[in-house]
This record gives sequence, structure tokens and C-alpha cells, in this order.
Amino acid sequence: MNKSIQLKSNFNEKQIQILEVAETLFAEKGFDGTSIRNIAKVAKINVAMVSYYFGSKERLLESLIVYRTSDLKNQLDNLLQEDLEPIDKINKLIELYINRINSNRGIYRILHFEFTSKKREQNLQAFSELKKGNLKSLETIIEEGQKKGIFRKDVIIPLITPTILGTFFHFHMNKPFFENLLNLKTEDLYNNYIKTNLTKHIQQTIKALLIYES
Amino acid sequence: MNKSIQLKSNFNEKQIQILEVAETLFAEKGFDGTSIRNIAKVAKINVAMVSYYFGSKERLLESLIVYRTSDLKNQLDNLLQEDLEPIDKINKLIELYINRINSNRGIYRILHFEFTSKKREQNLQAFSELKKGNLKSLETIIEEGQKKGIFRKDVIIPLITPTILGTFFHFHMNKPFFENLLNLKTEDLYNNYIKTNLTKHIQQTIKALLIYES
DNA sequence: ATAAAAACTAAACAGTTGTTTGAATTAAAC
DNA sequence: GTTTAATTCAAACAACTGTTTAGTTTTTAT
Repeated sequence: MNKSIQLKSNFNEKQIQILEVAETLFAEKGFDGTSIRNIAKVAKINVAMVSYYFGSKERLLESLIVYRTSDLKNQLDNLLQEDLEPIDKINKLIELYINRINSNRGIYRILHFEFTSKKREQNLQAFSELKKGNLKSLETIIEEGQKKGIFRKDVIIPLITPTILGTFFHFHMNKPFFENLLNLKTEDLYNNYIKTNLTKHIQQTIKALLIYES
Repeated sequence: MNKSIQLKSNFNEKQIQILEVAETLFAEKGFDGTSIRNIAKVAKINVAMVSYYFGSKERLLESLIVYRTSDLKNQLDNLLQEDLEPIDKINKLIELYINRINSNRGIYRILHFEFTSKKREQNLQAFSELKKGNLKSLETIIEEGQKKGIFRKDVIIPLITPTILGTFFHFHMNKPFFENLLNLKTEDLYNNYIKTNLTKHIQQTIKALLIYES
């Protein structure tokens, strides 16, 4: 059996079954807060299967990241090649980010939570490359807008991603607080608020920051 | 030695010693990732002392939050009463937030990490009240600016805090990435970047979002 | 100096942790 | 149909978890 990290998503059904349960539990209770026995119970498999298929709990996490983040780059490249005004590209990029993170909440929560501490820095490499690529795409769009004289030139481009993603994450990480504050009683209301108001707020913010007013 | 400093909190020296070690370790490795024996070893105390002084590991966390967040409200109230233009108040508020979080990274990292999962919702009450108070202060300032015709009226006020704090957190949570990207080789350079560029970026962003342009 | 209270300790408790083992079952190859 | 390989399993492993206990030392009050 192949216990090494698999770069493409050539996971078999059993592995995917384990990965998806792990995603749910890691997202819910954190990596350290989730035990292999817990995963095994929910996935209805034997405890030994995690070691058998992935080698270790740590490598299960690595595999999960590969499994979930392999196609973001393509989506971004497609966006770049569309024939749109820079500001519309930015708006679409924000929408893409939020949609993607919102419909893959589990893995992004895990990434957000687990990949900050020093102890997982060795696994950070692939994730870091992904982030650099994303930044490059954003940079391309903004420089295009600056050349056209539409965008200001005194913005710090690498800090725009933190504003986009940070706003979303901070909102989402404080879900119970905002559910209560904004009366979003059902999951549907909450999701709808993200899709409309939160997305609009972020777009409005980034636009205000970028657009040059004479 | 200097007992006059701890006028407010009713924790004794030993408790504070434990709390500060716990803060460091919880921030570094998370609540679940830190064991009582680990805390005891670093704090050079017996394992039983945590139970003795705080009752349980969970209650140690609660005490830590009380110990670290008890004086934020006063700082905000003082700011509100200053005689400043709304936009200057906003800028000062952003500076206050960032300074405070930045010099209490440990506890805010813990709050950020531990108080999102459902399982700690019972401890969430006090923290939630603190956040609501903070939002009220921000609201007061913004409404003042709107009355004066300086601020736009179509901004969603509860989403401004996520933009301020989210930007900072996302930057700080991805510290290794940005250290590398922006060549912030020393801790001093990193801190300086936060104090100048990141703070300015956030102020610039919020100003752009708020200021009404005819 | 003596008694009561507080602080501290090593050891034990009962669970849980990630991982490995060796045998049993199933599937694939011949 | 037999052999070989892949999969699954219960059980065991040693290490670690939060907490309690019962006894000792230190501090405080009288």
C-alpha cells in the first residue's frame, strides 16, 4: 500500500470516506481535539485503518489539504483571462474567494486554525506556494487598473488579501456572535447574509480603497 | 515585590505565575494541545496546583480571560470622551485595537482560537458582552460622523469591526508567510511593519469606506 | 508555643491517546 | 481451485490525559 503523500487526488473510496469525516471533525473540534478513535467511529471503520491508509494522524491532515485545495489555482487563472474591467475582476475575485471558502468551510477553518503554529511549519510549504500564487493573480489585476489610471497607486497590495479574507474569517469565526447580533436565526439566513451583505461590504470596502478619486 | 500593580485582579502571585505560563502555552499550542503537566513544568509548580487554585483546566482558561480583558472597556470609554473629529476618533480606535491586541497577542490568539467552537459556548457570555460594548462605542462614533455629513450612511456598521480586526488577525495568523514575503527578518521589523504599514493600511481602508465623496 | 488554616507534594486513579501487532477475512491473479 | 496480495479486525502497547487523594510542610492567628 502507498503510504506516501499523494500529490493528485488519487484517493480511493475508503480514503475519501475517512478524509471527509476527518474534515468535519477537525473543523468542529480542531486537530488536537479530534481522536483517531473518534474519526473511526463516525466513519464506521477500524481505528487501524487511518494508520493503514495514511501512515499517521499528521499525514491524514496533509492528505486532507491536498484533497481539498488542488483546483483553486485553475479557477483563478480562468478569472484572469476573462475580458472585464479591473474593478469587475476584483469584485469577481472577492466573490470567488468567499464562495469557495464558504462552500469549503471545513478545510479552510482547519487551514486557518492549524497552520499558524510553528509545529506544523514543515507542512506549510505547499500551502504557502498556493497563497503566493493567489497574491500574484491579485497583483496582476491591480496593476492593470493602475495603468489605466482607475486605481490608486499608494495601496499596499499584499495587505488587500488580509482585508478580504480577514473580514470574512473574522465574521465567520464569530458566527454565534453575529447570528445573535443580526438575528440570523436559520442557517439559510446566515448563508444569505454572507452571499449578499458581507460580500457587498467587502467589495464596497476594497473598491473604496482602490478607486482613485481626483 | 511590587504588589501595588495588581490592585484590580484578585489573583495572587502564584496564580498569576500560572496564568502567564498558561497564556504562553495556550497561545503557542492551543488549549487542547497544552497539558496541565506541561504548564506545571514550565511554571515550576506541582500538577495539583492548577486544580487547587482554579478548579479545573477549563476554569483556568476562564480566569485567564478575566485576567487579561478586564480593562479594555475603560480605555474605549476614555477615547469616546476625547474632543476629536469622528475620523480621528476612528483612527485612534484602530490604533488602540491594534496596539492592544499586538501587545497582548497571547490572550487574543487564544480567544480567537478557542471561542469559536460550540463546546465553549457557555464561557462565551462575558466575552460576547465585551464585544457588544465595543461595537456600541464604534457605532456612537460613526453616527456622530454621519450626523455631521462627513461619513456615508450606507455602510454596515457591524461589519466594520470584522474588517479592522480581521485584517490584523489574518496578517498576524499568517506571520511566517508575511515575514517571508515582506522580508521582515527580525521581530523588530515585523512589529514595526504592524505599527506603521498595517495600521496605516487599515486606517486608509476604513477611511475610504466611511468618508462621503460628493 | 500551639492550634488552625493554607500551601504544597508525590503518588495513584481511571481514561484516553496514537500506533502496532498478528491473525482473520476478502479480493485478485494465476 | 489454489496461491498471493490487499484489506479489515480486535487486542495490546506504552505513553499521556485531567483530576483526586492523603499526607507533609509552611504560614498565620491566637
